[in-house]
Amino acid sequence: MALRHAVLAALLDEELSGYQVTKAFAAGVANFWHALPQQVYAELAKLEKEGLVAGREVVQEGRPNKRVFRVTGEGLAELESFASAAAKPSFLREDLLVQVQAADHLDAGVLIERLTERYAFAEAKAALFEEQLHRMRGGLDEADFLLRGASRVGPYLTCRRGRDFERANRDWCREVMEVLRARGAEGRGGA
Amino acid sequence: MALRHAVLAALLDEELSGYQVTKAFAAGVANFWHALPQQVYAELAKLEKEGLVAGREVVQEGRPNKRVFRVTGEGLAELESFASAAAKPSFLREDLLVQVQAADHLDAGVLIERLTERYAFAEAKAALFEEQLHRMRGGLDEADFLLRGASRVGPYLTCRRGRDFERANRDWCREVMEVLRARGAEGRGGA
DNA sequence: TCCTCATAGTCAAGAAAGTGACTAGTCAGT
DNA sequence: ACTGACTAGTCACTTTCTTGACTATGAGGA
Repeated sequence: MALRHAVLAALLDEELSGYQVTKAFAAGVANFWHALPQQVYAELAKLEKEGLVAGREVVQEGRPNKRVFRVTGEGLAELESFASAAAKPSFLREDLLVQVQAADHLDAGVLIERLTERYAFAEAKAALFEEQLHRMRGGLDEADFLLRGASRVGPYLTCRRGRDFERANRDWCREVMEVLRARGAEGRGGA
Repeated sequence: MALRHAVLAALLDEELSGYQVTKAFAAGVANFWHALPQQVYAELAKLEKEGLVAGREVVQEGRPNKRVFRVTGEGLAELESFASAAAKPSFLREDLLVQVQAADHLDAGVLIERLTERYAFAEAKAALFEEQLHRMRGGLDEADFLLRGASRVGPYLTCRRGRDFERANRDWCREVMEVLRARGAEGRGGA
């Protein structure tokens, strides 16, 4: 029951179509959630049936019509009740962690490949988030924006968490690679 | 197909029973994965049927007997092939992020409660990981342990990631709270 | 004696999430 | 005319995760 709230939260600031929500959640841009189109459409259908969002047909020229959704009063109430219940903390759950856990029994070269890929991915994603943050805060410096900025700070803060998360991933990958390389050199007759 | 590899990785360094694996994965201690007993037992049964782990009955006195498992050669091969395939990067997926995303539309007081809880949880968990790290590296300082330590560095490195993740969560919670409080004061007639 | 806790493990059912394939229209190139 | 990419949305299926209950045994405390 978390995707539904993520969808509601995404619709708070603007009316979006299912397709647009999907885009916002798509790999690379999602700062606070991730889901595939099928899940988003299914959830929107359920939310509409329950009256938490209201859909509206938008006729377009040159491309297919779409249905955009906005959050209703009931939807906002649902979000508030979600926020008043304790949030369950999530765990790190990443393939790469499992692979590094087994590092002492696996080939270091293969692992370093994985770490290199993840490093590049993290770097790229962090840069993307950084850009987004820059756009959001406009001309203002961060402290000013957060204290007195006119626009919504929620999305900014979650985006920051996303950026810092990927930076941490990147730094961890670098360090693990250093350790694996150093131990490899040591084992083959280094210092 | 990641739980199976997590279980294999957990069994690499010692023979464990399903119950012990569950404990290792239990909330609070799991540094690289999390799963409930039912999942662990089911996965172990499947792994044994496929010959990736081998079970052995251990008769105990004063408590129920147990079956402990060790990874077979085939199991290790499975892990190696898992490590040679690209790992899919995971996303942050946490209730609290959704709640903060909606922060501008919700009551700040309620959110601050959630953030306070998460802050305390993160702090406690980071401390736990820190203890574990200390135990693992024994007397050595970190650089020495990582380069020349006799014991396995995989678990140490994943534990470090867990600790840093929770520290980052803690710091983020603190900052979000500061922003919410500052904006609240501003709104009610501050500076 | 009864109660609770820790060890050790299992069954059944359901919600949530993920995968693959597919329709249908428009536009830009080649 | 054909190809590929983008917008917009849907169907069917499977895997994974979570919830709740349940069976045993033994140890320690009120």
